Amino acid sequence: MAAAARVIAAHGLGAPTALIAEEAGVSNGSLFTYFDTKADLLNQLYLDLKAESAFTSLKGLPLRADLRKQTFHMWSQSMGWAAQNPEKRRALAQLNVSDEITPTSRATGHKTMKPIASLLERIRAKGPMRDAPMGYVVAIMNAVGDTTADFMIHDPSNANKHCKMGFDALWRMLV
Amino acid sequence: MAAAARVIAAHGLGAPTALIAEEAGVSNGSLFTYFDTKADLLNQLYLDLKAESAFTSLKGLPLRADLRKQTFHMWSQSMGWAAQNPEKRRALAQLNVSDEITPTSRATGHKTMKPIASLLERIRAKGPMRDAPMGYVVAIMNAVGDTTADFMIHDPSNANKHCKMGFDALWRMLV
Amino acid sequence: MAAAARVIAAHGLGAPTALIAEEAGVSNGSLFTYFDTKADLLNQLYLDLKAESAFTSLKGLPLRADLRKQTFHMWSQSMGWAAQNPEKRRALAQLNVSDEITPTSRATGHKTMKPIASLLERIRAKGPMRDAPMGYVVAIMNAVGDTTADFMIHDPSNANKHCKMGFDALWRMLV
Amino acid sequence: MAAAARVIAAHGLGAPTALIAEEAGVSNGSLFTYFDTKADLLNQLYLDLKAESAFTSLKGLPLRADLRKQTFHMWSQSMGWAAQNPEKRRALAQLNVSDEITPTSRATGHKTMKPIASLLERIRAKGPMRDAPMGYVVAIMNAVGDTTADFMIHDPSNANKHCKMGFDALWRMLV
DNA sequence: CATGAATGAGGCTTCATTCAT
DNA sequence: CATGAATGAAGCCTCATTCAT
Repeated sequence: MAAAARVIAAHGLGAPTALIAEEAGVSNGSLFTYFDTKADLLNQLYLDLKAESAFTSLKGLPLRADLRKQTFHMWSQSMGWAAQNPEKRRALAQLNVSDEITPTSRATGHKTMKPIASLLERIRAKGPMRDAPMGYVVAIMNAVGDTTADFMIHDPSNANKHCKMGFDALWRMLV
Repeated sequence: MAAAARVIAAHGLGAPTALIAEEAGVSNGSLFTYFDTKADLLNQLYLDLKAESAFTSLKGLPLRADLRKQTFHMWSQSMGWAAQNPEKRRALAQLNVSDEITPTSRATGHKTMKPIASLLERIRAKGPMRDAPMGYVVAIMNAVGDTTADFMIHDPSNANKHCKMGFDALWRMLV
Repeated sequence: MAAAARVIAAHGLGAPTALIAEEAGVSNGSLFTYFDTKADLLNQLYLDLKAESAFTSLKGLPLRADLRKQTFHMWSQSMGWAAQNPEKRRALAQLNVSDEITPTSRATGHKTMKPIASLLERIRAKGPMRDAPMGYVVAIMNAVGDTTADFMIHDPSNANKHCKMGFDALWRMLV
Repeated sequence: MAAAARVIAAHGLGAPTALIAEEAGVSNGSLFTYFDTKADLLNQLYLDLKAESAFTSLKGLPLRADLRKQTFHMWSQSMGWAAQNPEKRRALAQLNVSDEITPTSRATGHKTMKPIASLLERIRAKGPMRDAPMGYVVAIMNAVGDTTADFMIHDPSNANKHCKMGFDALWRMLV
């Protein structure tokens, strides 16, 4: 799974399964005892990464703090994960736009992010985006997050600054 | 070119050249009298779409109006183009993240968007993002734009509402 | 025809007809108003070059001189042609081993060399190779000639020396 | 490898890899698990055949006999190999003039023939060709050898006679 | 369960040849 | 007769997947 992330980050979704197997240190044949299909592998990887990202984002969430603090915590965690796992992030970015990912996986992936969505929901409800569909707000947050992560990875020495900057921009949008 | 956009929108960047040729109503081999390579075709398509999108965005720009009005005009035009050319938009979105696009094409593409960047620059300089790198601001705008366009296409009856909503969100970020 | 020789010398028999046309300064389509087929072009080129080579070899043959002198004249002329027309020679070498050349062409080509063969015949008849088939003697001469020409072209400053050396070797074989 | 020799002998270097695979009794794709490239296959075949030919030529060389006897042994062995492996010989002949064969392969191939060259060297040094470059002498021997082999294969009933005849001719050239 | 050779469908690209202008 | 765009068959090569060991 980790090998797959690395290989996909480096070679894109078209990466040969043989390469993934090699990176994982198993034979190409063995790959298919774990995954029926390349698409299957991709879907599982998608779910894994989505879950890992979501889990990290929520770790240590200060449930009693105000919304801004909670959101900032979530945002920082998320950006931190992305910055420290550039390959996983890159792989996830590719998977997000792939049409190999089934609607089912997509749905499960979204479910994983439920807590984040709930947090966002409470913010949206009383802010200027109260009339926007929830999906839109989530999508915007993801888009801004992706962009921010890109810049953090690209310019690691200013990672923290970028992280803060991204959050402030997001917050201005939301409240 | 238009056929390529349609096919890529429907089948992704991995679409067989044969399919593109068929959609264009020419033979498989003929494609390669126009483009040396599939990558070449992709690069030209990228530049074409980028140019068309940028051109449309700037058409009729009210140069004397205030920044907000100019930006809104640009935004509406851009969203309108996306909404009315969903296939081109989808194709361009795929090309934007493809690694078949050469750095040269990428650079040319960015040059095409110079006027838009300039407009944004004047806004950024005196707003809360004055310390953010210009590239970041542009990237954010694109990200929010892409997301908004997705929703407009997905829910055409509320396209205008989405368009306005996206702009307002963007504007809150910028000023 | 000359263009074909140049292109084939440079790119081998697999050279695209389009390249030959371009080198000849005509359109690719025009080529096929002169030659029905690529194979046809190749056959005509083969005959042309064979004829030119044979003609040059025999030009100014001192019919009254002794056999050695006549043979040396022929040999020098032949080597001189090869050395001064390396592209034609190279093209002819390729054509000689091509299976695009029809038996008919092959036969005609041999006929062109009849006078040379006759000369050789008179030498063979009374020398140590009197029991060898004529075709063998001709083939040997061609083989030695090709090898010699290669060295002359490869090392032009010693062309004359090579020419003489080759002839002497041939002569030792024949008499 | 043997299949490749057969197919190339019959169809030339342009033979489809599919044909070679079929002749070898494996699938089209399997060929490329053994050879990265058609050119790679060709180079390996060249080296194989060159080595086999050289090895056969030197097998049982009577090191204590005089030079003439040694050379005749080598010559007979070589001609025998050619006569008994007409397909391999034909394939090797094609490969010898192909530009798919890399300089590296070419060099390795020549190294294989070193012992033969040494033998020839000792003969050349004191004969009439003492001033000729060694490469030229080797090339001549190959040329005469090829021609002789052709006749042996073409007229098998007189193979031995041709073999002897060719050697005598060669020997007259050398001493 | 692991292996890795074998498979063959399918993709990109080339090129001799045709034909409307 | 010249042109050059169009054609499509054919070639090389890749790769997801299978299966005997």
